[in-house]
Formats: sequence, C-alpha cells, structure tokens
Amino acid sequence: MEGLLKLFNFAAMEKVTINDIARLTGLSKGTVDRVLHNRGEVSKKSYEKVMACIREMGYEPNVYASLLAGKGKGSIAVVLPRPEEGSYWELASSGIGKAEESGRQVGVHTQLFTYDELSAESFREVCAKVLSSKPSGVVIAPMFQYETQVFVQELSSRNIPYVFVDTKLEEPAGHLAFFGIPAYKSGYLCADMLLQGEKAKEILVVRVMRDKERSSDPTIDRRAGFQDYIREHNPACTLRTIFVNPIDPVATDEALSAFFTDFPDVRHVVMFNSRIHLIVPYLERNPRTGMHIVGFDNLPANIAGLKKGIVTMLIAQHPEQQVQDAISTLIDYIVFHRKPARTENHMHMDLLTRYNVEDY
Amino acid sequence: MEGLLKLFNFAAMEKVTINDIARLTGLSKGTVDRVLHNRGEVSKKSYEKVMACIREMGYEPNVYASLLAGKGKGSIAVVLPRPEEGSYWELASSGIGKAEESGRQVGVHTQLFTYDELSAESFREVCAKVLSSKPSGVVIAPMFQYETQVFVQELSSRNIPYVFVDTKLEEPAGHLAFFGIPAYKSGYLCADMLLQGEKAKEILVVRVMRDKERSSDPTIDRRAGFQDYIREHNPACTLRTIFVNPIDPVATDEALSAFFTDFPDVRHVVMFNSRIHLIVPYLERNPRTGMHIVGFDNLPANIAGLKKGIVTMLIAQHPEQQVQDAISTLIDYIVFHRKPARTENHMHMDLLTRYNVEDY
DNA sequence: TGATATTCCGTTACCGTGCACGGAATTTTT
DNA sequence: AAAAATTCCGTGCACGGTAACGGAATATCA
Repeated sequence: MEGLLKLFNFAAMEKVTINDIARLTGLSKGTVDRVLHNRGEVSKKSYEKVMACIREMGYEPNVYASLLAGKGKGSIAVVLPRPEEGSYWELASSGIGKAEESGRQVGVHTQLFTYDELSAESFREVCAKVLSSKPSGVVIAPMFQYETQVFVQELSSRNIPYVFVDTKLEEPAGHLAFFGIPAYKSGYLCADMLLQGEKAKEILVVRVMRDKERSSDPTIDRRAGFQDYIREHNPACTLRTIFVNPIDPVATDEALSAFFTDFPDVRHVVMFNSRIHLIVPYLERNPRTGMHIVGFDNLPANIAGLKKGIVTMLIAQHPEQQVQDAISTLIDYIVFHRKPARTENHMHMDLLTRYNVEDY
Repeated sequence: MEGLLKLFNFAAMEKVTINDIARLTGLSKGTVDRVLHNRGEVSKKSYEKVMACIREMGYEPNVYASLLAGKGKGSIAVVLPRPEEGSYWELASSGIGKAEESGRQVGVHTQLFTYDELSAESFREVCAKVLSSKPSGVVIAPMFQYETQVFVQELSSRNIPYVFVDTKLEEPAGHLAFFGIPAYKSGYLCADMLLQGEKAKEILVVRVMRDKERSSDPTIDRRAGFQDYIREHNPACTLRTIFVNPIDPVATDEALSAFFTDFPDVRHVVMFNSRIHLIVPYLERNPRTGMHIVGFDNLPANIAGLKKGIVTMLIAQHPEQQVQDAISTLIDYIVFHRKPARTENHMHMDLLTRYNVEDY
C-alpha cells in the first residue's frame, strides 16, 4: 500500500479529496467522513486504514465545501465591561463590528455580553448567561481574577475555546490565545516618550479616584514601568501625583489649577489610564507653553486633544484591534480548525502624534 | 411584482440564493447566472427582470459555493524593484508571503516580477512579461512615470485591475487602489519627532548619491515636508547636508568623521530614505552623547540600530503591509467582486522606538 | 413556404462535504 | 440454528453556483 499511496500522492499532487481517500482505502466517503469527525460507527481496522491514508496523502478538508454543506457554526460570545460613552471599552466594542462581518460569511455570529466593571457579582451573572447561550467560543476581558478562573474552568470542561484580551490571568490557563500589550513596558515606553532623552525636575502624574473592585489592573504595572524608567534615567526627578474625579469637571479643573499655582514650573504631565482627555479642557483655557503631555489610548476625546495640540503623544493599545484579532482567532479555530501561531500576542504599542493620527 | 417581492424579501430575510431569483422571475438559474456574469445570451427583457429582482431582494452570491464550483481564479502579478539584500524592497516582497496564503485558499496565486530600479528599459521588459502571463490583477510599485502610464493603459484596455503601492502616478489613473504613506507629511512628522518641541541650531541631513533614472521619488516630497516644518517652527536652524556612498562603508565613515570634526556640536541627524543604518557603524565606534537620530522604515538593519540605541526613532511605512493590503484588495475584487472602501489609502505612519519595536 | 441561422433559455452534471437513512455483515440471544 | 440486536458501512441527497450542451423559439434567407 505504501508504494501505491506514494505514487498517488505524486500523481494527485494538488488537492486530495475525501473521495480519493475513499477510493484508496476501498471504503466509502461516508466512512471516511465518520473518521474525520470521529463520530464512531467505524471499525478499528477501517479507522486505522483511513487515518494512515489521510496522513500519507496529506489530506486537508476543503473549507468551502464544508462551509457550504454544513449548517451554522454557532456563535461567539464577547465578554467586556459595560462601555460608557466614549470610553475605552466602547472603542473595544467597536472591534466586534468588523469581525462580525467576516464571521457572518462563515455562519458564525458574534454576541456581546457586558458587565459592570466594578461588580464581580455582575460578572458572575453575565458568565452564567454566556454559558446558557451555548457559544462555540468566548472572548473575555477579565477584571476579576478569581471569578474568571472559575468561569474558564467551566468553559474548559465544556470544551469551549476562549481567548483573553487586554489582561489575562496570572496563572497559565488553557486559553487559546491572548491579545494585549505588555503593561509594564508600556509604562517604560511612556516615560521615554515623555522625556525624550532630556531631563525633567518634576513630573505631574494625574490619577483618577475610583474604588474599584477589580483585581487585575494594567495601570499598576504601567506605573511601575514608568517609575523604573525614571529611577534609571532621571533619578533626580520628582513625581507629583494628584487625583481627579472623572465625573466632576469642575473639581478636576480646580485640582489642576491648585497644582499649577503650587508648582508652576512643571512641564511634564502623564496619565496611566485612558482618560488623558480629562485634563484637556483646563489646559485649553489656561494654556502653558512648552508642555509635554503623554497619555494612553486612541479614544476620540484623546485624539481630539492630540489634534488641538494639547496632548503631545498617545500610546495606543488599539483595543478594537485586539477584540477583532481575538474573534478572528476563534473563528479560525472553530471553522478552520487552525490554532493561532502564537498563544501570547503582545500587540504593537502605537505612538500617535498630531502629525500621524490622521491616517488612522 | 413589487409587492410580491417585498413580501418575499421580508419572508426570506436571511439569505437569497440564485434559485430564489430563478423562481421569482420564472426563469432558470442558468439564465440568472448568465446575467450575473453578464456573458450575454440573455434577452433584454429577461435581463432587466433579473436585475430588478436581484436589487429588490438584495441578493449576494455565496462566495463559498462559487469558489467550490469555479476553477482557478488566475494569478496576481506583483511588480517591484529588484530587492537587494536587506533592502526596503526585500521587506516589501515579504508581504507577498502572507497574502499568498490567503489567496491560495481561493485559488489565486501570486507571482513576483522584479525590475532594475535604475533602468526604465528593464521595467518595460518586465511589463511585457507580466502581460504575457495574463494576470487577473497587478500590483505595481512605479518608479518611472511615463513607462508606468503606458503600462496601465494597456492593462486598462485588457480590463485587468491594478493597484499601486508606495508611489502612484501624478495624473489620476484608473487604478483600483493605492497604498502608501503621504510623503510630504511623513517629512513633516519626521521633523517634529526629531526636535520634540525643542530647538536645534543645526541638523545634519545625510543623503546617498545615486544617479537614478527614476522619475518619482518620495524622498523629495519628504525633504520638502521636513524643510517646511523647520521653516515654520525653527527658522534659525541650519540644515547641513552630506552625501554618503551606500556601497562604500569606509568612505561613509570618513564623510561622517569629517563632518563631526567640522561641526562637533550637531546633535540631530536625519535621513529621508530607508538607509539610516548606513551611519550606525560609525556612531557605534565613535559614540556621541545626546544624539537624536531619526530615519525611515523598519528594515532589519535599521531596527538593529534602534535596539542598539544609536537610532532614536524610525518612521515605518511598512511596505510589507502595503503589498499585503494591495493583494488582498485585488483578491477581494477579483474573487468577491468587492471594490475597496477607499481608492487612496494613506497608511498609518508607525513610530518605532527601542521600547516598542519588540512587539512588531 | 420551407430551410437555415441565430438568439435565447432550460437541463444537467459537476465541485467537495455533511449527514440521514437503510441495509449488509457480524455478533449476541433464545 | 433461527431470530434479534449490534456494529458497521454504502447510498444518495443537499448546499449554492458554474458552465457545457442541446433544444425551443424566433429571425433570416432562399
């Protein structure tokens, strides 16, 4: 048989079909199909023969024929924090749209599930909903370590593949892939971009006050990376922190005003979350020359700040790209049975200035 | 009929097939297929009826069925300058690989044609070869305005779609799309990145001497953008130019050495082509502190210079992405009959530093 | 008017897989 | 050993579209 197969392999060359396998093994395509999807009702002998032949001939199923013949391929659940208007998570959600398009063609549709990013309880509820929707794949932006752990265990036991975006669990889990940026490094980069090889005496770090329950927060690592850079390259520099209230612009303005009367010489400002736009209105009304202001993420409001010339640079994580890639990866896995090239995908940290932001 | 169709449209909702159209028009799917690919042999009356019905029902062909039934879809020719080792065009060529993968699945294969970027004659020869290969689509990186003009006219007359990368013709042509970065703006951006809001007294502009025949050169516009930025933001600054020989490292070192003995205070260096790596060896052996060095393109050698800390920043055009997008666009058009969203695609100018270059 | 072109259109056999159905081959039961 | 239960496997249709083939309807010619 060996010889015969080799011969055939050479002759057929291009594309081996299920019929070829059937003919070569002396079985029918029905049987071949059964072993391909190993759904039983095949004798051990036949099974081995078919498997050998498949390997020998390098058979690869024709995806298009399969798609044409098959029914729907199920749905993909995307689990994200509930997006507020113009927020980071709204940007992330927007990635679903494009992925949905390509998914629809292969009979996969995408469903968004959102939870309150401050409440582990709401996350648990949403997980239950997701499970009862019987998805064939799940994309998760995890905020709560423990709850997520429980959730993915359940997914594993049901053989449902899942992909993390933005953050992943600390313990190595059975995730199909992860898409995000390295938080620590992004902070390091941020410092480099802020200082540009110069020295600064003082830097203003603006933080938002939030009593959030979430247990994994990339801004913590980001701040660590930033501080390490300063320690290494500019140890004489002082970091001065103020807190602002994201839902109270007046208080924010007052806080900034107070700061700059106390420290009028500060020229460098940084924020580690996606809300650098919060400080734009104040600086627009109270312009200061020679400012270097660096923030994160390509939110519309941030980009507006960039174009106005208030914000010097944004480091973009492109969350929309992350969820898009995550969904594509799942589709590839579910429909085409292809595993992603890499499990951990550290996405490129994009640097945005007023001069390169136009072209996306 | 109007009413009936509306009704059906509502009822069918999800996916309209060619059989539905046939049934609704009282014709056979053979006829419907003929109008869909307008290959004649259909009476005007039937043609109109089918077209109306298609529009009414929002019919979209099932790509997978089509792919399954159809034969090969032909080939795409990619016309680029012959890549030297580690050059810009080698990077561009590498984009073919990934596109080839997705193309193969739909029965389209990609073929690379290269010409000598210094010889219009060789370009003409290659064009002839391309035509005789009867491609169903062409990607062109044009160097010679006139010859390209002639070539695309020929393509047009044969109804072969073509896409430009890197540069396009000055006169609006019938190209399906263009992928590249805005040259002038990239120079402007480059100046902004080099100075970072500071002032400089002098800037070294390094150029290569090449007596090339090519008639469209993006580095010219790039230099213009750079100069305009300087004029606007830093008019007191002097640009000092030296020329280096790309194939003679020793002479390059001497030129740099001579320059820095004459002007030891210069801290800013820029090159407008993709060869910033040429000056890396000298600066590695003769380190100077506080240097700001900006160049273009993510060539391996340039990235190495970045990682060593010699080059401060690279502005990447990602030519590999450009040709990949170009090929995808052609495939979309040839196979799926979809036109690209935009004809002119100004790609994002990516800013690379030593801290964000790791993750591609 | 009958013969011959020409235009137009329906039929049909694929493309490669998925899957239901029923039947043959084999084993277990009585 | 015949009947019943299993195990195993082949057949055939469906999926939506392509395109060759040949025939019906109409137009053109003698």
